[in-house]
Amino acid sequence: MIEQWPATPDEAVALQLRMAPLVDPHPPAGFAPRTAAGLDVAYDEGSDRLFAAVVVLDVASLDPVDQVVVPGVTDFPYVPGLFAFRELPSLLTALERLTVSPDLLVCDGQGVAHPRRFGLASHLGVVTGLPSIGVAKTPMGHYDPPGPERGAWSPLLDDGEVVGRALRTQREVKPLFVSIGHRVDLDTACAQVLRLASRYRQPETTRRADRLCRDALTSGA
DNA sequence: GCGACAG
DNA sequence: ATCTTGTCGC
Repeated sequence: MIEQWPATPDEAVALQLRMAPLVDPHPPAGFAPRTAAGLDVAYDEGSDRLFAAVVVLDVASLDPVDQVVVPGVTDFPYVPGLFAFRELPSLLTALERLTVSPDLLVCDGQGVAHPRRFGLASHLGVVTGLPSIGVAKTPMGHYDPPGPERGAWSPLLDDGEVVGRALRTQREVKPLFVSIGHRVDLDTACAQVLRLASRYRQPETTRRADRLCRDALTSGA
């Protein structure tokens, strides 16, 4: 469906190496997202079935303007570094069914803070052409703890490069790991995450999407 | 060779 | 990701 979908981990790695150069680290001129989409997947343990959800929020009010949840399956096993190949197909299906095109994708996982600089957020961004950012709960890289205040951050390093930031979204709460996905810069990415994570550790986009696919799994599977 | 390793 | 009880705090 998408360009030659990989059948093996080796092919998946090769695809990432070919696509990584397509990441655009610059935001569109005058970029000021009015809507942001949260994406997440919930798995049915023991089977390969899942539900993928996308929720679009108005950035100013945090009110939902559209949402989609679809059932799906996954071929790939979970392999660190190849996580995107588990969720990408189903997430793309959900995105296609939106009635609005979000200005920004907020993904559950890494963007360029990845061994080959091409995590889920970058992959989704490049394939859709939409600006995207990665927000992970666990880092792929090293960092020194940022200060305790909301908004404090420290660089996330991998192989001697700054690939993202450890960003504290709530006082005294474990930081999130933000990296650019596609067509955004790191400052903008962090500013958006802080705006969306006004009350909890995770951005409201992620929380909404998480609830949507989890509820679908609980009731309809 | 061994450890690390998003969800 | 998912399995789980109690517990601390506003």
